[in-house]
Amino acid sequence: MMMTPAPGSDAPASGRAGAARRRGAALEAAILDAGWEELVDVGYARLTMASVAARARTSEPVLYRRWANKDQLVLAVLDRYRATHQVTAPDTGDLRNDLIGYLTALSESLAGFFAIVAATSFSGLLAATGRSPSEMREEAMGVHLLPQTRDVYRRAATRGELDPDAVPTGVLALPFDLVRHDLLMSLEPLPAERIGSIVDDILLPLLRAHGAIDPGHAESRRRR
Amino acid sequence: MMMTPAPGSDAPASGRAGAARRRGAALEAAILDAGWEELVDVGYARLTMASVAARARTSEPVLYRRWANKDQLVLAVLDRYRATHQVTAPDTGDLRNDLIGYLTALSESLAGFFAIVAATSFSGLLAATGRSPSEMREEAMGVHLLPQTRDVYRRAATRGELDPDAVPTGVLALPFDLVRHDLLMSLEPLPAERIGSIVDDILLPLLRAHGAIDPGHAESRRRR
DNA sequence: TTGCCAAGAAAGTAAATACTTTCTAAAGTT
DNA sequence: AACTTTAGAAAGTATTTACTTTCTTGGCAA
Repeated sequence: MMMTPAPGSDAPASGRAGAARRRGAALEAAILDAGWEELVDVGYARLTMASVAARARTSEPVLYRRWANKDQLVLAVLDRYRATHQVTAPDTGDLRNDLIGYLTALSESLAGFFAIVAATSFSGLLAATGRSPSEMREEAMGVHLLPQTRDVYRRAATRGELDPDAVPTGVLALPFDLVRHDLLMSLEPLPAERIGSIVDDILLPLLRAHGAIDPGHAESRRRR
Repeated sequence: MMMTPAPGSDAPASGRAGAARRRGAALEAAILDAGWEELVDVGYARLTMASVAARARTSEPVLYRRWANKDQLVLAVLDRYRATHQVTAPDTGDLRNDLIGYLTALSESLAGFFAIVAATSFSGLLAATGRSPSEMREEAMGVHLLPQTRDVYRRAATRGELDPDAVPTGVLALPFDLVRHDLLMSLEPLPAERIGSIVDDILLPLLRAHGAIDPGHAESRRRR
């Protein structure tokens, strides 16, 4: 006696009513996409072969036929994402427009990638704490130290050294953003020269360019 | 018949020969420190109650008496780290020194914290791939797109619009660093105004301040 | 010293999850 | 139409790990 497995047992598969069983490259791509979504949604720690298979509407053995384990799968997912998200720099014949075009493309392309870094980092904690993802990130990444940064500028303003209103806020945040950025990239304290360069080559000239610093103020002069 | 548990069974405990059983706050601090190390070493995904207990040379029940589960423990670990790593801004009476002092303190204090973000993100993958942590990070975070960025400047140099040698490399990298930073913080593509501000309020004035841009070149002028 | 509380050892339970096996039936090929 | 390949369903095993229980003994206070 042959029993077919309950024809109309449930919602069959994708959008199509019948079945349309995928194979080969198409199936593989669907799995990798599902893996990406899973990574973004629940993070590496909570991603399982079963969860990816379910999201891709396929079964675990299909995954294991292709990748030996979870790590191999995740690597393949990351590779695919990178391969399908190449950033190209436009050539407009003008530095400003080149930069804006490229930075925009970069930003859009990489946003998703970084999202998984964060999801992967904190998703495990989110569930337990009831914090929102953004709350968690802000807490972890130090937005809470903004009040401190304001102090530095306020004191300088009190001394008459600086006119904070003369520069866009992005400029004032700049050195802290750069330190945070370097930390995230290198995971080590910044060399003293780099901090010096941020202050002397970047921030102070910029404050001067915006006319926010008294050019005669000796101490704020760039050395050498 | 009472059997004492094999007196010299192995290395007893910490540095001290005897035993010196810790209690209360001291023990708790040791556990949280061990939790931190574990987080940095193996990441959230691979941190287990057992691994933390082992590293702290105590036993699982001791952890469970204090924290209901792994997430609670990790939260306590993060809290302790933050509590014991407060950054203070020095007051030197001078903006430049204030900034350098504060950025240095910030950098040293946060380096460890960000280390766990990365470890937590990628540790699972490291074992499988044989890649080093820094390789993994560079690959993931896009150092590989540096060649592209050089193109933008090289073309501008070819056109005679820019003299790249006139500015420190940190200045040229600046806009890309900022985009990467914002992405890491917000996980969303940057608003067009922010990109405009990076280029018009920050990079271009800076290039001009360093004398790297032809002031007469119309296209590279800041608007309004 | 006596007694209480907490640490630590050992062992155990239950659930999640990695990974496998077997079989059936689609998809694509000749 | 016959055949090969591989998707997908179902079920099973083995390991890991969360979390508990019990008991012994050390640290500390009255």
